[in-house]
Amino acid sequence: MNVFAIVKRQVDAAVAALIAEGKLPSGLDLARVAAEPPRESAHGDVTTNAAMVLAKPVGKSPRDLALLLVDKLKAAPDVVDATIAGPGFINLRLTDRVWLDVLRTVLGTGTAYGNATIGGGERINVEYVSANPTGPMHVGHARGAVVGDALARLLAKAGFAVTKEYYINDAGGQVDNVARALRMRYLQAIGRITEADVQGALERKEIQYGGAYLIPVAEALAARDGSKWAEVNDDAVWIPALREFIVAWMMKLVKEDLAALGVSHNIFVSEKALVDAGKVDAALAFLTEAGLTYTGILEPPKGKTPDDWEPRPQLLFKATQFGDEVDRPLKKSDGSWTYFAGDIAYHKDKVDRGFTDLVNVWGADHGGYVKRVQAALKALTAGKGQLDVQLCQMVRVLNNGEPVKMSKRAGTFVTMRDLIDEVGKDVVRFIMLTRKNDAPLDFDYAKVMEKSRDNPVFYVQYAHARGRSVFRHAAEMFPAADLSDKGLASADLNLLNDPDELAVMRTLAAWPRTIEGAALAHEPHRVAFYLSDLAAQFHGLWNKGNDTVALRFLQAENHALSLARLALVRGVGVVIASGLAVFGVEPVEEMR
RNA sequence: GACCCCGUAGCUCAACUGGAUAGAGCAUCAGCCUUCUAAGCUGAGGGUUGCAGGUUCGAGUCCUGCCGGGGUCGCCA
Repeated sequence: MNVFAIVKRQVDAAVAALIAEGKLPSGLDLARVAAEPPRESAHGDVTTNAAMVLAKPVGKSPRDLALLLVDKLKAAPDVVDATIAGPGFINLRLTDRVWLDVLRTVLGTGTAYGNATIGGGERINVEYVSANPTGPMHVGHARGAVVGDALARLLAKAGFAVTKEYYINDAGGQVDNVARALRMRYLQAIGRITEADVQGALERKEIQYGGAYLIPVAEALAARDGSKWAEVNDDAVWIPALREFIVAWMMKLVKEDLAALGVSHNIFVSEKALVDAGKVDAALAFLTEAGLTYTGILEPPKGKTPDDWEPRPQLLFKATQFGDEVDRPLKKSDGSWTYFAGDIAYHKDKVDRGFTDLVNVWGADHGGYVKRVQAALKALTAGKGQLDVQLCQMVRVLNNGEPVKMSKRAGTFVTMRDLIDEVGKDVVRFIMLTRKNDAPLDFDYAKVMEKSRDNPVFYVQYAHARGRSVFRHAAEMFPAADLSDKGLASADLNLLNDPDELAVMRTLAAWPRTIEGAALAHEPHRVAFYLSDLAAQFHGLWNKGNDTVALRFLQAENHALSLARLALVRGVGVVIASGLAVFGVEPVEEMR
């Protein structure tokens, strides 16, 4: 039940009736007609822009058209009043019964309340994390993981058939580099070289990865294979072997870290598997057949020519035909594929698996890469495929305002594990969703654990816990009462006539459209703001009870009123739980 | 030099994809309070939405140009 969707249909019906009466021309486009909560609650319960949007196509002034519509809308079910305001808004007031019905619906549907059908069961692919298997995941990955996972849950709640996907970059030069670094640590593990040798190699940039996290990997390799790799000097032999070892190890760690964060993917796609299966060649052949590749020489970037720049002919993709700035290279000068070539094959693979609606969650440092992948997808799907890229900005980790730079484990950056160990997965998840992903985020260990109004995790969880507390008291006060959702739904809700109580129900009524809006915009953070609003309203009711005994939820001498208010308390709890479920956060029963 | 993101109250951020008088919290100021779970409550002040144009019934939101901050820029992924 979505009150605003129902009103929208009533508005559409009013327009249709006027058309049938010959007062309006037929064939009007109602797509831009909206039924929304007004910004000011004093303006009514629902507002529609119909008169303003349709004024021009029907050739009437907004006010004249509004007069016609108001006439019809006043007769619509549950409409108490319809008035014209401002430049042509039509404000509707609905009967209280509508809001009581909303509450009954919440109690009847539980946390499934808010589930929407706008997705229509359409398949959508959300790819996120996709961290290189070269080291432990850091805070940036944590943000991407949480944003992607919450977005996937949000889309599922909105009725999409979601596939959560992770792309393993296990084929490029970086995994070879980490294999080289592993060999150094391995030689150290079997006593051939010292720590100083490893550090020296790092300083001379002979290896790029040297973190202590490689030591246990090297020891495990030594335990399995003894000293055999010390004797093998043919790169073509030992690199693939060590690479395979480190990738398997790191992916195991990645999956463990993600599990600790409550994140799980449906499918992991290996870049190397795509390469080995010939899919890069096939994808590029596809583009070449379509006449979209050529060999050419790129201009150096203006204003910043690399020192070692020299013009070279390269195989290029005609990205400019699809909105990119320049054509993009597919082959390196040594003849091997670029990362982009592999990514084209990967996105073609997604398309071949039946996806046309794609979302990728990336770090903001990949922003310059968005257009070319979108261009490639258009080329691969004749324009049918849609790729939305959500870029996550930096996370600054702080403790009481002081930057936290060093990880306990990795030494150079704060790892995902550090975060989880410090504050717990639910706090990490919630806080990561309190900003839109393209805005930088401060993550302050002290602040996110603070028990205060300022801390949205605490504030929302506390509202839920307070609600549960009321129920524990209620069970003692009314031992014989049926406090189940079903029992509460049959309480006499007409007793809920306090304006603040009705205001809470209006907020509950806005939950389904919050889900729809957030899902369509791919913006899970909106749920966090909704939950904070709902929690604030609930705490407001609570505080009024502190001041005025008659406004407390539980009235020992008034069974019926207590049950009605318990229904409302429960309704708030259900919607908070429904929202936290989108975030993958557990609602708490009590706070101690 | 080019491209992408950001710029809203002293601070941290909203604003439901173009709607009405731009909203919260913190901080400040003025009162109140000791609890159905304590981690408080009520009210007040605070704005040329970086600047300048444009589009239209209507712009924080869309377009153009500046200013400021961040990111990226063939053979990394």
